[in-house]
Amino acid sequence: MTTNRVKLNNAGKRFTHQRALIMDIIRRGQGHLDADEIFRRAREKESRLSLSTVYRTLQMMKELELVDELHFSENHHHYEVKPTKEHYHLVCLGCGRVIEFGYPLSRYLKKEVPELKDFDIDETEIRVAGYCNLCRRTRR
Amino acid sequence: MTTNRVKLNNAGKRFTHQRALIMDIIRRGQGHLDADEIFRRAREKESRLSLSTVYRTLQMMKELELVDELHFSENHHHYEVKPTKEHYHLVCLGCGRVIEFGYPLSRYLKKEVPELKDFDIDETEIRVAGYCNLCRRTRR
DNA sequence: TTTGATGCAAATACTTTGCAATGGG
DNA sequence: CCCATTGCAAAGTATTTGCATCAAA
Repeated sequence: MTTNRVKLNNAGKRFTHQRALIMDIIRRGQGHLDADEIFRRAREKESRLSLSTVYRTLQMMKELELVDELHFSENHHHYEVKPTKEHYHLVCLGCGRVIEFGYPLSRYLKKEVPELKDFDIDETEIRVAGYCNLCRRTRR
Repeated sequence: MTTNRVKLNNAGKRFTHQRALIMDIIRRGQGHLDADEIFRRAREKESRLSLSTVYRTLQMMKELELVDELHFSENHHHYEVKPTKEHYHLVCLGCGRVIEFGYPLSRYLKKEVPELKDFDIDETEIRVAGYCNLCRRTRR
């Protein structure tokens, strides 16, 4: 809320009500909304808001590191407010549910994997796909 | 080569020269080509080959598990022949280079992460983004 | 010969951009 | 007031689909 306003202002950006609305939707969305879904939800409140504003806001929030863009096996992305702790995703190929799990992995990787020794890690994305315990029974 | 022919035939698919060519390009591409690049390379040999054939072939190869589709931070995907051993990707945000590393992680995750206990893992994708040792010096 | 695969063109999905109008600081 | 931001429409990029023709088995 107010912290976002400060972050934007510090970056010479304005805290418009469109931006406030979009951020709020992403926050409530528990991190699993795509651009179009964010747009549809925003329109319920602000019927004149445009899809370009959604895309432009997402772009900006990525740059300011306020949100993360997640890359699932689709032709579009999903967004979530940047979490403070490390967390990753489990995608069920049966029902599409996304289960989030927190686990401190990047320190482990850095230590274990030789290729990572000389690498300055910015972010780690892990996506485990498979079938959840509900779907595995009814599979196929 | 011949093994692919057998796999296709078993699935009731035909081993066309377009498919052979596309598979060959993906194999040579060391796993870091997108659909359009595959198309451009294929056209050098088969000038009448169409982009839809590339997409249709990629789709089919994914289903037959002959290739993997990789999801980087872009609006399109990259493809590689399905590796037999576990391996993951390091993407340099400076030069765009993709460094591949092999590491047996899924057994470890399965054991360590409670959310994975009840989950039937199909595939694990890890993407570590950051700066390689060449780029980290000249960064910004 | 049969039917799955291809090329082409057109359709769809997702994202970005130009520009005049608007509104936050 | 100024200039970043917006809405709208149009363009750009990525992918899919319908259909007549072609070719693998």
